[in-house]
Amino acid sequence: VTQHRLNRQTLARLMVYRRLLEQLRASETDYVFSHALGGPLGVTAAQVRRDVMELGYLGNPAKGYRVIDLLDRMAAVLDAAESQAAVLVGAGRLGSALVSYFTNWSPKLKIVGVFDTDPAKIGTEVYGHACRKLSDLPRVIKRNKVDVGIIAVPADAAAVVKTMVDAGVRGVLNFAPVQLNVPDEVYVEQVDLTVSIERVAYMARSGSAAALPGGSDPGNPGSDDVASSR
Amino acid sequence: VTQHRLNRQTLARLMVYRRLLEQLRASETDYVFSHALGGPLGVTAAQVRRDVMELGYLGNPAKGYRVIDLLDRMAAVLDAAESQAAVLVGAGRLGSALVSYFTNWSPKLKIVGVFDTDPAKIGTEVYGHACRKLSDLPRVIKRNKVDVGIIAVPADAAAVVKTMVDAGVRGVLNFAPVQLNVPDEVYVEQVDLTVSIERVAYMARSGSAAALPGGSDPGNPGSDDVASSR
DNA sequence: TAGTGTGAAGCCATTCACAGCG
DNA sequence: CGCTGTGAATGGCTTCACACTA
Repeated sequence: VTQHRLNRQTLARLMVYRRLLEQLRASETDYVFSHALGGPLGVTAAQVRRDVMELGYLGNPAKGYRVIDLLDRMAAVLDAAESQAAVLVGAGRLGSALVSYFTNWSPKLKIVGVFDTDPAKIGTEVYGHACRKLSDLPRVIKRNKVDVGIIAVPADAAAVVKTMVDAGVRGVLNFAPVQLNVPDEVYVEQVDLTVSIERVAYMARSGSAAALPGGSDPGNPGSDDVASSR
Repeated sequence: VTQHRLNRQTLARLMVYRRLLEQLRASETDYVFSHALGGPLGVTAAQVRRDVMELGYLGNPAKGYRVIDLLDRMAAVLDAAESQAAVLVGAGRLGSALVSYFTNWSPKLKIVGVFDTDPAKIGTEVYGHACRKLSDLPRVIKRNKVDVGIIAVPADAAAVVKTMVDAGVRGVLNFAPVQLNVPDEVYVEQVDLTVSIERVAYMARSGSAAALPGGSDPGNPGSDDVASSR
């Protein structure tokens, strides 16, 4: 609806700001200055101002940003008008943990189906969701108008993404360490734990510096972050 | 040792190339061209050449890159001379899944300790590792010369990072959705599942484009990616 | 003739710096 | 006076382009 076309990293930072803003609201703080908002998150004040500007919200030079108004604006821009539905494929260790992690995480995103190919898992309960067989996937996606898919299967099974996309999924969170081949209009966010751990191991030897959320970069490369070391 | 000081995204891409190279080696392919290496991964040929150049490896205009030689060079630059040790704090659902994910993942990185504060968990087995109490953490880190720490606890418990760093950890993989405060020489790789899922949900509505691994950006913001949509 | 190696150009995200305002 | 809003400058990664080579 309100298509602001924010880029990956701005988006990630805004979400991080929001977490802090919610704490501020809970502690009844009315206003924040850009440096107070960015500092604890490892973001410069200039960056915060630029990001808020992208949001289309205006602060007050004397008082800073009004917490509740900024939160409202973020909700309007970042959140879906109605709740979105998601499906998760792969009820292994990681998949199950993700189901429990995302279930009830936010009322804005609901997992409506958990799938696996393993006959031993089908029919069992995974943190409140019945594990179903893969052949039900297209039907569940269409019936619930699912537009988010989570892939938590081994690399050699990541081809399920095609089934998802054909059935209508527009965004995929992929934990399988492979490049997914999807049409340009489908967004893929890769979370590659293999790369992450190897990178930490490498950096623990060589250098310093830090990073934040897990995203990617311009156009397609990888992911991006939000804050720094400090 | 061989400090090439590669940046986050180059590093991520190299690791992704390596996976493909290993498949090529398995299928007894001797040489690859830059476009054949990058194409399936959503990376341009120019980018591949640039990255390989950073590695200090030279290809052959007629045949491309020799698979085994490039893999050797990568091992020399990316891998630790000896195996590195890691500890994981937080034996909840996500933490346990990570233990099983990383155990035996690579001989180059071994989890030598799993910790939690929950008395009910202490003493139990977590995929082959005994869960210990937090007070043992410094001793285990020092004794095993651990330099990688994995944090899989709720945000309000992420302060354990200080204990890790004080005991000698130089790199941290943080799954807690908060900014860690660490000295500049300690590297933090943030994997923020909250941001990732929210970003997918947002993009599933708005745009397209894709991303790869999960890292951060220049200096400190967040994370970066490796490949694109396609 | 096709592919590598690489200086130079291009592109963006971040940072600077300063006008404007309360 | 300090902070916001923002055009302009910076800086770094990516892409272009082309000399070079087999």
